[in-house]
Amino acid sequence: MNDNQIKNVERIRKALLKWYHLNSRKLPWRESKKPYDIWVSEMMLQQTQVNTVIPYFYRFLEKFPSIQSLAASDLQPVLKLWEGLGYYSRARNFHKAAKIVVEQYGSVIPDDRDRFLALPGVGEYIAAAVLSIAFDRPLAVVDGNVKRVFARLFEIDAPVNVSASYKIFKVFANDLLDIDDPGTFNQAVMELGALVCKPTKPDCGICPLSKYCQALKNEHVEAFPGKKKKSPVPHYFMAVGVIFKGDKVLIVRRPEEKMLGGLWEFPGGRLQAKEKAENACARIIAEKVNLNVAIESKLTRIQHAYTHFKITADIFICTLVSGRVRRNGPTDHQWVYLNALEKYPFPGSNHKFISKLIKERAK
DNA sequence: AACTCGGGGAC
DNA sequence: GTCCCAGAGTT
Repeated sequence: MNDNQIKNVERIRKALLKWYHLNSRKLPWRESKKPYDIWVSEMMLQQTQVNTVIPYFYRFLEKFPSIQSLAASDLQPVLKLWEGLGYYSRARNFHKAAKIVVEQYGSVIPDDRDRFLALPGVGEYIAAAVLSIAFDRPLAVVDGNVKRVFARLFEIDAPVNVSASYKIFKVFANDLLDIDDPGTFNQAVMELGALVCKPTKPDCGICPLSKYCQALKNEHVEAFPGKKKKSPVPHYFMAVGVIFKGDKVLIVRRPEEKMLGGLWEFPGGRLQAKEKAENACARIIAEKVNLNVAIESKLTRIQHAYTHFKITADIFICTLVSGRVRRNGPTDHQWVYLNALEKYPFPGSNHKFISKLIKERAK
């Protein structure tokens, strides 16, 4: 920062905090100062918008109101509460961290940076957020909002989606941080980014920092922050089988350490080159669960987008011809009635056809 | 430093 | 359709 910017620091702080006190949203986790509650909210909020998190936050705290209750649970109920929220490693890591806090720290969440940061699922952002909000520690958060606000305010041209840029934004965040009330300051910057200094069509007309904003002064606010372009994602075709044995269907559990780890799904996989989906379905089921099945009909086709690829999947109704389940890949399996499916956590892609499956079968 | 990991809201 | 979201862990 140059001298002029340093001179403005105190005025920027004051204007931001005043705006925050008048305009901040009333959010459920702002009603609490319990470290556990704050931690739950921050785990859910990473890469996830506020309005998406709110109902999950209420349900999670109702079922697991304390770190002891979370640590005492099996993983499956935790994943069930996380179902649909995505990035399931957050739930797995939080569950692991809760066990560590209970077993190693007497159920008291550590309030120093090094020990808290060492817990699974806790990175620099979560550590700064929880410790500043719950324990008033002077640690500045650097998230997507913070990078966008400061990139515009000071015309920082480091691309926000490149890891090396992090430490550049961190310097600005720490210089601006209000050490008398770091938790409120951190939330104020993020709130400004969410409500005013938005990615597109920022409301500079009502921004409390407009007169300090370098990018606005130079009339190119939306040119900031800079971003590195990402390559397009591949598109895969898949086949999935709903295998009936009487009135029960086969579901399998995914390995915990991988994508969608610990969740349940109907067995499926990718088509080989020029392979027909029906043939792929039978082949994949033979490979993964060692069953010989007959394809009865096509239930539906679904599209789904993940972060790094997209899929088109054909879902087939199958009947068991012969064989007993021998798993090659899945870590567990169950034959279940359709009305029991709701007890298991499934990925979003499976929910795109489960409702249709239940509806068709009820006819 | 780049890649992996979800799902949905806003446009 | 695209972009982005109160990011962390792995390689």
